[in-house]
Amino acid sequence: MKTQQTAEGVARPAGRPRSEKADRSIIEATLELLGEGIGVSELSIESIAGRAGVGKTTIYRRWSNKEDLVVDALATLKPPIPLPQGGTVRDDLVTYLRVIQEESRHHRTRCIMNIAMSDSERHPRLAERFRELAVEPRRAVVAAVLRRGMETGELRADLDVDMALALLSGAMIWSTKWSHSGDHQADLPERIVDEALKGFRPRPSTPEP
Amino acid sequence: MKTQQTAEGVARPAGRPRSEKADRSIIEATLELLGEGIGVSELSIESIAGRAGVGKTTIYRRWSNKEDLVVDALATLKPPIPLPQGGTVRDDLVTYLRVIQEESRHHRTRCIMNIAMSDSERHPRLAERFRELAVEPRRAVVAAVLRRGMETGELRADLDVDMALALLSGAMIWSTKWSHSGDHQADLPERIVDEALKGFRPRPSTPEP
Amino acid sequence: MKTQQTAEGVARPAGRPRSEKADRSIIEATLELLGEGIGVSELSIESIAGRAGVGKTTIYRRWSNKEDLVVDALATLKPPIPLPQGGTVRDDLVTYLRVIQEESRHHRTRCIMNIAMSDSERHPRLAERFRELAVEPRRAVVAAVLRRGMETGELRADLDVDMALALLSGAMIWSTKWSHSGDHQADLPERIVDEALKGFRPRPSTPEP
Amino acid sequence: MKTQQTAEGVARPAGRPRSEKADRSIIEATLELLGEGIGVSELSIESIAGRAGVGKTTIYRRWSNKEDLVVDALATLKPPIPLPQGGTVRDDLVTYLRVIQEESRHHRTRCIMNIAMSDSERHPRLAERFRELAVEPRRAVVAAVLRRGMETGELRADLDVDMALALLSGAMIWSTKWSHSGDHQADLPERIVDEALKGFRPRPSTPEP
DNA sequence: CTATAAACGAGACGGTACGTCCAGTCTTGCT
DNA sequence: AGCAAGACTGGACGTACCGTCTCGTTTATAG
Repeated sequence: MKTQQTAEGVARPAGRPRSEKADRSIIEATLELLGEGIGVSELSIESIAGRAGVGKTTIYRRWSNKEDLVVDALATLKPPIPLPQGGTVRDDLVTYLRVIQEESRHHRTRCIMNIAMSDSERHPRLAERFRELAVEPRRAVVAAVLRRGMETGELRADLDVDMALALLSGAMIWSTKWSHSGDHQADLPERIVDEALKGFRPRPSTPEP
Repeated sequence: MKTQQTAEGVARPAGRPRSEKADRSIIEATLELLGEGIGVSELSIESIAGRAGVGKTTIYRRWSNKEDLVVDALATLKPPIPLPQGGTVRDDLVTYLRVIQEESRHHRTRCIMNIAMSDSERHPRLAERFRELAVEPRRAVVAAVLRRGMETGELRADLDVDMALALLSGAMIWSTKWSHSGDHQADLPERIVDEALKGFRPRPSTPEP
Repeated sequence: MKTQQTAEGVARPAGRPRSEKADRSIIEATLELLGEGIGVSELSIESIAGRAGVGKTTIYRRWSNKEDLVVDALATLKPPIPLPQGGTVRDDLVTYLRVIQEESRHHRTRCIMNIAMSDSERHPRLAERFRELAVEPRRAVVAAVLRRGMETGELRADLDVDMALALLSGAMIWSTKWSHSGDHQADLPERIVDEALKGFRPRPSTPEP
Repeated sequence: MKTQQTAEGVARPAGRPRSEKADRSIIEATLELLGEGIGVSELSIESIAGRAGVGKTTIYRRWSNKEDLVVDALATLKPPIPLPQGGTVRDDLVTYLRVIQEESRHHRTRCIMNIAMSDSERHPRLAERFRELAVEPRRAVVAAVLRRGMETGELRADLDVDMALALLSGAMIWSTKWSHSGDHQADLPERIVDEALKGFRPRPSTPEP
């Protein structure tokens, strides 16, 4: 007989149950090291075990490889700043971009960005997990904002929501990564949103509303 | 006496000159391995030396670390498709994005993208080098296209060139990386350019020119 | 109250009594593994527990260390061939040595010899136990044979019994271990006994009785 | 081309030659640890490497297993006291046994005895090496003494030399290991030799020569 | 008929050592 | 002086057991 029956009627495996404390300290150590700038490839199980005050076995018992561990560690990071919304579409978009910008400036969140941006071909599970955790929720929020704008007439009725999102987010990331000056540009979100809203083409001589 | 005098009168160091063959085979081996999906972190000097048929010392003599070697290896890869230009601004932009898209679909070029996208905090020299090699030349070319459009009136006269470039390139990369469907979307460049050209806001009832 | 009263009037501790079945299967598993050529140092508690179908705790509850367990396991092995006696002293001594020789040729008994011969400084309890179990009983038997010979005049009246025993047993073990040819020498016991009986010195020209 | 030619015309393998210093410090560390009472089974490569200030690889490069290393370590220990000889046969034999006795009382030499006595089935190479190093040389020396005695008439002309050696050496080791009192018996060598010389049988009433 | 109490199997715990692999350095004799 | 070869120290890998520690279950007597 390999399982036991608890009072609640929930079967559970024989033997000493796995320690939640160990779980937590392993995840925490992983995030700490990641946050200190250690990359996924440089991250060593041994250092995690040491930092967590845990035997290597305890890690290997739970995760068969480093990626799975990192994935689970990321999963514990909730989207830290859910988008506040309610203003004009422009304001909401600017706020959204500012959140991205801030995330890439603060410690732990930047490390996550780095992981996410890291070679997704070698760490496919990781990339997939990151999409679920970080990309999709935001996409949903911004898509809602954009659709609201389309209904109110603030935005074109035939706007391609996915494309708009790609333009905004992509421009933000690209600028942060590749703009001439590596230094912080406080008004970047506004500039991106305004440029995207206007489009590239000249408007016929019609005053903006 | 540490230098010798060649017939051409050019001073050069004493002793056996460095073998150009070794140089080439090291670079070639590096690119091969990178092209096989090995990442910068996983790339081992030992494997390069083995592949190149060269002693490890010979590599360390030339480059003090792996990054510098990868940088130089990348430098030998010329921008493979210089942007053909001359059509309408829209066509040129679509062509530009298509080049990016193609690069991320073919072997060797995709590996470079991956390197470029890789954690630029841990490999700062690499990122910098990539900017010089791949980003800046393209930025220059597209900037020229955009400025031409501004002169001809095809684009707004007050267009923010850097921002436009960020919007286009960023959207392309973002879509490739994070769009729902991982599969190829042939019309992505057109859709991005058109959406960016139009802007998000509705136009007053004015027929497009 | 911590003890219980059995019908036989023997006090015994409260709670579930220790399982004799577990006792037996642990000892049996230990002897099996030892008999398979596993040495004391290589013998792992985990493998014993596995073989015995028992938790490690059940072993550690009974024996605080591996040595104590091996000692108890050895204790269950009775001296397998008590010396048959009754012939001439020479015959009895030859028979005794033949028993030693046979023991070092058969499976389970050889493994015990090996254990006994193993580094007795690191396993002192084990060596002590082995003396009690295996050495002393035999010494007693052979001492009786020798004393009988001294009484009947077959042996010198001033023979040093301990020394004689050391000479005979020591020579047997030494020969088995270090003789030129590792192969079996069927007449070894006879040769040892005869040589020991005669002594090294030449006899004056007196015919043997 | 895998070898190089030295001035002396001796071919030698390409690459950096193995460090003799490392060789020596590994052997020395091994003997130190063994001398501290660590047994062959308990001896860990890691501790040897640490003590020797050497990487584990450097050990594994030279010896594929622990036994081979211990064998080579033992090989560096010369027979510490070559038998002095020249007195009567009895005196020489007593001296020989005293050397054995002393060796089992002093530090480094006792550890060698222990190794030699250790389970020779699990460490067969080790036992074989010990025979070559320690057993055979002594056998030769004592055999010479015995043969001298046979020529001078001090010993029986038909003495079985191997058997005599087994009786003497075996009795010494047996007594040291299994005699009642573990304590030192200073006159053990004399007692053994005298008992062996006399033989067990009573002599006819003939005065000793 | 319960309560108490210890032993039971299972297996997770923090560790140590294993033998392998590679990093980056050093040391040969040859070119 | 550069070169290929290969040994050097060092450190992480993933595995096997160590001896200890929970778990829920089982098996006894004591009340």
